[in-house]
Amino acid sequence: MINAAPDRTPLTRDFFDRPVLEVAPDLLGRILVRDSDDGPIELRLTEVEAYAGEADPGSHAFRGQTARNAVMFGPPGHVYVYFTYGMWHCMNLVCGPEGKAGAVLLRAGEITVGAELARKRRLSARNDKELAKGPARLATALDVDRSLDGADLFGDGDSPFSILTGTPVEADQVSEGPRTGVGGDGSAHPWRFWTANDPTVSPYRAHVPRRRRT
DNA sequence: CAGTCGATTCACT
DNA sequence: GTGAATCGACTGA
Repeated sequence: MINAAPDRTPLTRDFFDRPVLEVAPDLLGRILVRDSDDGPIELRLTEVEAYAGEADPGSHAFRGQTARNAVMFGPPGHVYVYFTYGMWHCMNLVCGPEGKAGAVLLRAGEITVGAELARKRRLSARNDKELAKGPARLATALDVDRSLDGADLFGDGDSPFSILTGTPVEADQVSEGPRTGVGGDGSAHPWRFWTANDPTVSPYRAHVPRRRRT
């Protein structure tokens, strides 16, 4: 079948109640819906990264639970938002059984609904493919900040987010490699997943330790 | 309690 | 390709 309409059936919480490495590639092609007073935005996911809890040196959960990362330790299907570099937010979906602290960073996607609204929030984007090309750009396009930390994808009206089945990417179209910007032991595993040849996927960058300011 | 640095992006050379 | 921006969380003393 060619150009079949995406399946708009909502996923269920069970989808996220699996090991994060199983969920992450399965998210490619799914549709994240972000509702707001300004209107809806829909994003077809094209790039994600898995963060595997307290055993993963690249994860915020590596050193245990804190006020910031508490949502990661909660039930699956919730949104974990963190603030970084003094100016950006990034958005994750919590996976795995409660207590396991797994999460998938949403790194990039294609805006399929609400591009006009996203353009107003992403004035530096040179074209629509850049609207959500990168995790902080994605969060900016969707107007996501720490006030949405902990939001439930299955909150039925209480929540600005939901997620639809979409058109999942075929297994042979799922590419994988090391995570972007993650250094040290955290770069050992190919835990970044993206849709092959998709123009909205962000470029890979190796981790660069910041030099000291004088 | 001061020092360090980040799951990044943008402007500029 | 390089460096600045910018601030909160975390670390270790």
